[in-house]
Amino acid sequence: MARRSDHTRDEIREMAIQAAERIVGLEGYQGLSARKVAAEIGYTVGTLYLVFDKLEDLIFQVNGRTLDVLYERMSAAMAGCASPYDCVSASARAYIDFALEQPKRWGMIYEHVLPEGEKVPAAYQAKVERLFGLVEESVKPLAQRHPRREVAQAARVLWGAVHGICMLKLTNKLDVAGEDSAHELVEVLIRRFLQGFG
Amino acid sequence: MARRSDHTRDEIREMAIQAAERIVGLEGYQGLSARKVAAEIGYTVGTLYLVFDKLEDLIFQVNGRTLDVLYERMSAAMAGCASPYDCVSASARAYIDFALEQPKRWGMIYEHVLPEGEKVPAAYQAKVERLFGLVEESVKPLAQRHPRREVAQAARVLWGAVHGICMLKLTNKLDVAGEDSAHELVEVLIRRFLQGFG
DNA sequence: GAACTTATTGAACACCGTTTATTTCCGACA
DNA sequence: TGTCGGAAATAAACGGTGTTCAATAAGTTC
Repeated sequence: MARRSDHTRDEIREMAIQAAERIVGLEGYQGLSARKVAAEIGYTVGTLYLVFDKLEDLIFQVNGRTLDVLYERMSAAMAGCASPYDCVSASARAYIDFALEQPKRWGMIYEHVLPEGEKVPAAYQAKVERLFGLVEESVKPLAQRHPRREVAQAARVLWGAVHGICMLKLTNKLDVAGEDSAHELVEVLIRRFLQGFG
Repeated sequence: MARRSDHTRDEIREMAIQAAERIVGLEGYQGLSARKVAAEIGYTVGTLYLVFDKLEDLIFQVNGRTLDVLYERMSAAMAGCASPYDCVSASARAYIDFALEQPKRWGMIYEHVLPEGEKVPAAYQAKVERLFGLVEESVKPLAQRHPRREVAQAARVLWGAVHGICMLKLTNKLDVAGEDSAHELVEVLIRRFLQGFG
């Protein structure tokens, strides 16, 4: 039943990525499997391995797209922001909004851990860095009053901290006693952290 | 080959938990499997299911013990600390030290995500809260000068932020441009966040 | 020593990622 | 137009996973 030119390799790739995104959106990372993706696009597992070296490659494609969306959302939210505080705050809000909107897709970014010896693909790493670059740009104006190194540190701290609060909140690990939204907590973090800095 | 009373149920449980800890310590969460644990303690999978309802239960046992160790390490590190800053700083250091020392065991705490409908066991949740309580206690002195709500928020923000920085650092997602240790970054976070607070 | 009870096993089930021999189709050439 | 080579797609296999369960073997009781 080999259908030689129903779809090109690239088309199959694209179909597979979209199917994977759909599955992850509904069932989460745990629900993703090669056979499920293959069935959804009307091919068999073998075909999937003709187009991806490993399932890991497909996962990186899906996560890469999530990073792309995050980048677009965050940079859009930062358009026209005036101060480092405003910029960081706006981008953090956009980040959290996406995480709340599509928790499964967002969650897959950190749920997926690559096995022992493997390396993160360069293209994926670039997307991560591009995203982090937004935060770095935001705090750059502070460089006038502070050593470059401290400003770079601040960006890393903010990035990590926002991520951590968001993650604990999304996985319900911060509901110990009281109800603060991820937005509130991150807002407090950014305000307190940046006050007295610039 | 049924050996009726070689070990009691509790003994088998204990052996299984320790075997699982050993496996996770060496191969990480990914390397853990029911059959591997069973083989390591000289029983078959079936026996494991006589003692644990699901593999999930064993995982929670292992993670629970990790939380216990973290609690001991952190509270020991806080012994005799004077200011909120000192206490939070000391406990964060202990937290990071453990994560660096046993990255596989620490990593399993967040790598394991419980499937869709399931609930976190109460005993496990209690351990999480006990750990978070250390941070809460540390910042409590600030309550003299700030509303209770703000102090509670501060504890959550610090806890999430430390976790996030630690996680990104341990999974090499913060090595974008520059070399700051998790210790340094967390130190910056706590200092900046608490300065002007108390 | 036989009967009962139960801890333990081994095999089964349905899934997983991955590989491979085989089939089936398409395009090109005679 | 017919055939043949090459490649696309498949089906089946391999070794693994979590989980269940009938069968077995050992200890206890009579």
